[in-house]
Amino acid sequence: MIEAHLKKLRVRDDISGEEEEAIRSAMLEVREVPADTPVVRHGRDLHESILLLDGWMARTTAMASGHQQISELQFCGDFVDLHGFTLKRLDHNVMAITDCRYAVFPHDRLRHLLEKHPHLTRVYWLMTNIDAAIHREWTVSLGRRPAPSRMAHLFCEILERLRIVGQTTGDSYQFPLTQQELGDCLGLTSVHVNRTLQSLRRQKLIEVAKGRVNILDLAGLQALGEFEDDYLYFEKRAR
Amino acid sequence: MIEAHLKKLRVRDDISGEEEEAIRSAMLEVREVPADTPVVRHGRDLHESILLLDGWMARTTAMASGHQQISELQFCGDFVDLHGFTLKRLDHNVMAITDCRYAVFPHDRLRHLLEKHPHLTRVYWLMTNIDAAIHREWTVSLGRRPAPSRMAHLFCEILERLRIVGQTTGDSYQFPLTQQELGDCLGLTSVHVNRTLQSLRRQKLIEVAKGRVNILDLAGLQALGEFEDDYLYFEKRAR
DNA sequence: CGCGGTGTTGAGACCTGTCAAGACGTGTGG
DNA sequence: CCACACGTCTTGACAGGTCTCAACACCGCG
Repeated sequence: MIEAHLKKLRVRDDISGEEEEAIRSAMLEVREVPADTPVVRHGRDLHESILLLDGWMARTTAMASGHQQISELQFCGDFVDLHGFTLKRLDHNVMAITDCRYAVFPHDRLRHLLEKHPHLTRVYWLMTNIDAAIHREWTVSLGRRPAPSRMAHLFCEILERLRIVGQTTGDSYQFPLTQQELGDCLGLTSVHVNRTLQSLRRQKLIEVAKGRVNILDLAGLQALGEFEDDYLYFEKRAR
Repeated sequence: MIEAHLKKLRVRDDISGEEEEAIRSAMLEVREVPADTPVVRHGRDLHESILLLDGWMARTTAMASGHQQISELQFCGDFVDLHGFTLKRLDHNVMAITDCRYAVFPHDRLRHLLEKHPHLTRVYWLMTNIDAAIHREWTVSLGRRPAPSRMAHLFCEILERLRIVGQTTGDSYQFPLTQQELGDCLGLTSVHVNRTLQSLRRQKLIEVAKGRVNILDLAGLQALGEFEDDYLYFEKRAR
């Protein structure tokens, strides 16, 4: 059930059996939502946090112009609104991109869990800090990389993040985003996303077909996107 | 000394006298650096975190192209690499924009402090989550707002963040950034920053002169930037 | 007094957006 | 089974925002 989540934690630090058990027992229940459903609405008071078990979600912000910006993608094993545990309300929405299953952790149980396990507190704090690092990297992309490089970087990030939870086969993964949604991540229009994708295809860097991305030349794609995975903190250290 | 910092915390939650004393006693020493000095270099192992007492700092990422992107500005009272407490190394640099004074908090003292005060842990966790919210807002700006709106939004953010630590007079504040550095925040070239500034001046929204920004029409500037301060979480709640 | 950093201005190029139309695929209802 | 509607993908023509390159003004400082 939450194996992917534990895998994600254990990439960064050791989690004891006792801690694992404590996490499991803080979970209240599992829920499901269909695609294109808001899961957390911005501004609402929060009393629980949700852990994504299956599917993709996205943090979205709607603009007055009718456009929207996606500030992060969330995959299986991600605690999508763990920051809500301290913020108590979010500044953005969380939308289900695909059909999703998620586990619910009430804040009072989290609080009890974390007061009893200071080490787990630091590990979860770390996880929200890694989200912030991802945000910074997107800021750099949006601010300073041209469209093809920006897109290459995103495909690399998704690959590595899915890889550690076992959701890739080689350099290939399921990719449920429409070109419009991809544009919402990259700050581009869907028309330009379409042309940029064609350019990456022509350069033999990737194949995109039927909801699947296949990276043909990972080194080339990483070079184009100036991708380095250090901001994902894939390293086990005492936290 | 760290009054501005306490003010910042107390905007978000109550901090008891005992907690305040504990924070004070976790501080090791005060250091100074001149302008344009790196204070934290990306990738280095960290054993302490620093609290800015005076001056401006910026999180910077250098690109292969020679450009750089600033992902956040830091002011008096900000714990500039508190996230380093769990990350153990940063993915970006922290540069002193102006001459700066800062207080040093060794990680072992922080750890001791926070294990003893779970409530403080949540408050500091909150502070790093607010940094992440600022990053998300910049992502939205860079992705979906045109240059004038982006710039307006940034001037509004700086105003509100400086206001809560008492660094504003009315709608005006000291502004030490060069147009180049401002462009590094906004993902623009200094040439375009110059023209955009002129446009804001012509619209009678701001005056910029001699290292000072004076906002003439705050409502107008907020409207242009679609600025809402909810992402700064200026609200006291039990955390 | 000269120098380097910063701010300003102009001309032209390029990247990305807008608008519009058509192709394609999938699900639904008749 | 067909007809149709709808969302998504694709393509073209054109517009506009931002960048690049270059030159010059200004100013503080050694």
